[in-house]
Amino acid sequence: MAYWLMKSEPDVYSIGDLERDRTELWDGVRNYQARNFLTSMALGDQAFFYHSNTKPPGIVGLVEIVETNVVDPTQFDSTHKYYDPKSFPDKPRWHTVTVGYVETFARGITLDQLKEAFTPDELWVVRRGNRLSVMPVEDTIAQKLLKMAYTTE
DNA sequence: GCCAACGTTGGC
DNA sequence: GCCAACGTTGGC
Repeated sequence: MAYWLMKSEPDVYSIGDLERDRTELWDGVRNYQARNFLTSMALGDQAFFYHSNTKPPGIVGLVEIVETNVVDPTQFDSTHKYYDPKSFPDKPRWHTVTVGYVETFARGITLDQLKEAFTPDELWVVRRGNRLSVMPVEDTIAQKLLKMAYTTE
């Protein structure tokens, strides 16, 4: 089982929204590197849910991959924000996954804490200028993150 | 194929 | 709201 980190702006879609919805199609990723990570996800993989563009940014919960290799339907919808006129149903460009809610951490891990605990090579989200919205997390790093999340002060 | 212009992300 | 970082686009 592999671990990942997936970013979302809470104003757009938060861990609370996922808790309510239980599962959600992770649509709208339009970056090839992020897409490649999405397509290499397997059923049962888990991902740290990261709130970006908020105060404070950081990891807020855990999700799991419940459906893999889903064609992102928004790419064909000309009225949609994520419409891609260069993508066609017989040869879609954008595949993604469906995520399922696992838990919201009682105490989130802020970006400041992540920067204290990990180097940019260990955890890409602490890299300066990093804009990738989906990234892998090494198992040893994931275990440390889980330990941090479950440690109440 | 280069690279300037442009748009977006996301921390601060 | 600002702006650095960086991916994409399009003219040449």
